[in-house]
Amino acid sequence: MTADDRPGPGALTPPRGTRTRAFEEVLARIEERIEADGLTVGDRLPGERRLAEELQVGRSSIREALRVLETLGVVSSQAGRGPDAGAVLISRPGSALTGLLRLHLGLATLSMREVMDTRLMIEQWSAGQAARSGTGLEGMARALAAMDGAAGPDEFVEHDIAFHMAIAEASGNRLTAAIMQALRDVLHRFAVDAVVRLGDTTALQADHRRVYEAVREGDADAAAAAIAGHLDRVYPPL
Amino acid sequence: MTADDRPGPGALTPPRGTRTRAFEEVLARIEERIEADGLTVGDRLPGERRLAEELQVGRSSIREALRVLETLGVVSSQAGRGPDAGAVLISRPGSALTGLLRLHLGLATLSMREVMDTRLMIEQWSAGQAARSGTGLEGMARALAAMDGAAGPDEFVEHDIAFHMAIAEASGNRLTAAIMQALRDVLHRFAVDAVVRLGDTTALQADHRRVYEAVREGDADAAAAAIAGHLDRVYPPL
DNA sequence: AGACCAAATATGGTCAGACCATACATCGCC
DNA sequence: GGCGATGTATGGTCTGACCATATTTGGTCT
Repeated sequence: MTADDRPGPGALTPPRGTRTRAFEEVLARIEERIEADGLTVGDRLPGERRLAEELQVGRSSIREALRVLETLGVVSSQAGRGPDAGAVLISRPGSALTGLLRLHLGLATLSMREVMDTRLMIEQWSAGQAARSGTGLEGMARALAAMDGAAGPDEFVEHDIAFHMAIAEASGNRLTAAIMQALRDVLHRFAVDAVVRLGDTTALQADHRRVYEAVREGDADAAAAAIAGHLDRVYPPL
Repeated sequence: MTADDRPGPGALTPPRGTRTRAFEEVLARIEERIEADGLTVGDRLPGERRLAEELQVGRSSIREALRVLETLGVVSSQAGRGPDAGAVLISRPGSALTGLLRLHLGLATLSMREVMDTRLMIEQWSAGQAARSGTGLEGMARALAAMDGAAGPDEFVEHDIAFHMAIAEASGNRLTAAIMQALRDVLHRFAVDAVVRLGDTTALQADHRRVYEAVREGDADAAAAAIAGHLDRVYPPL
């Protein structure tokens, strides 16, 4: 019993039973720094070599920590030199969520049904919020027009996403909007297939217009019902 | 801006500039392998040195990819030897979401209000699902009893979390349950402070029992209303 | 003076190799 | 057969080197 020199538990989210790794310590320190210095989107972190020296760890540990932050959509790294180079703080929670969903779907620890149900929940709620606040109508109308002029399924779906994202953003909640974006990203292929299968988009557009009108008239219940009907039409097997 | 929908190798975080880094290629290959071999939770990935040789990249690139997968809650690395060693596939989406929320709150790109509203949305929806299916009552009852016997605010909140998670899990949707868990993790300190501030937990327990009764009677609307009232009592400033 | 091109430089990206810490596997002694 | 010493495979970490890229700098030509 000579090896009793375990460093105490310090990290914010200590892994179960594992010793605190260097990159986790780095993560905690960077998080402290963000909090303490009040850093926000657009600010830069010191370079990797500089951080390694300051925190007394190898550069590889710094890089692993930055990779985590990049995965979580909080930093973006750019090589080169100048004001735009280095690790810049960003805010892109959506891409992180997209990866999360895709991987868990791949592992079969999440089903398409669950994804679709979540989408229905968020979209109904968002539409209700939009109906009450009366926001987002402009973006929805623009997307509606673009869908009318779409050349093919891919283009139609592109603007369809814009329509539904306009609803999500009209809720004024960046978290639900980010989750919605991830859900749509994951469902993208599904959406294209659905449009191709239906062949005709007039029914879809009628659904969209029903949603739009309900939001415009401030009728949250009607908006929720219209969305439920729409999703049921597009994804009947689920 | 959002039309950068280039599938490519299926990278998780699209590089801001151009080139795909080695670890992103590794990520894509591991993802392919999971899909192709039908790997699921519990299965192991090859060792880091082995993967490096197979994919013709340095070990550090392998490690960065594994760090990403670990961040997303799909692998867990363990040193040593034997069946439990190496990178094992897991499914822990909640912890990934917790980190995501905490960092974005730190960056002020997300507000407590948005977090609370999202929680209200999910919890109302989950309670509705639970009321319709009649599941989760046992876990809720157990948590209720435990809260009655709680010694202090910390212990009370611990079982309070169990109560609300029982609702979230009763929905049968692992995605909303995972999001709910992350939201609760982030709100933990808030919850303890609220209990301390209120001083008395009888009102909270009355709320909980109202929710429980509504779910037991299959009244989704009453359950949603009870939850709204409860959250409004606990977090009035939001 | 201005425009333009070449070298210097700072930054992330990558690799190879070495070493440590850990925990199971194996073998040999009792 | 039991049990401890040794072997070994695995992740964790550091160092140092080199590559790729983009800005900065400075010199040259017009």
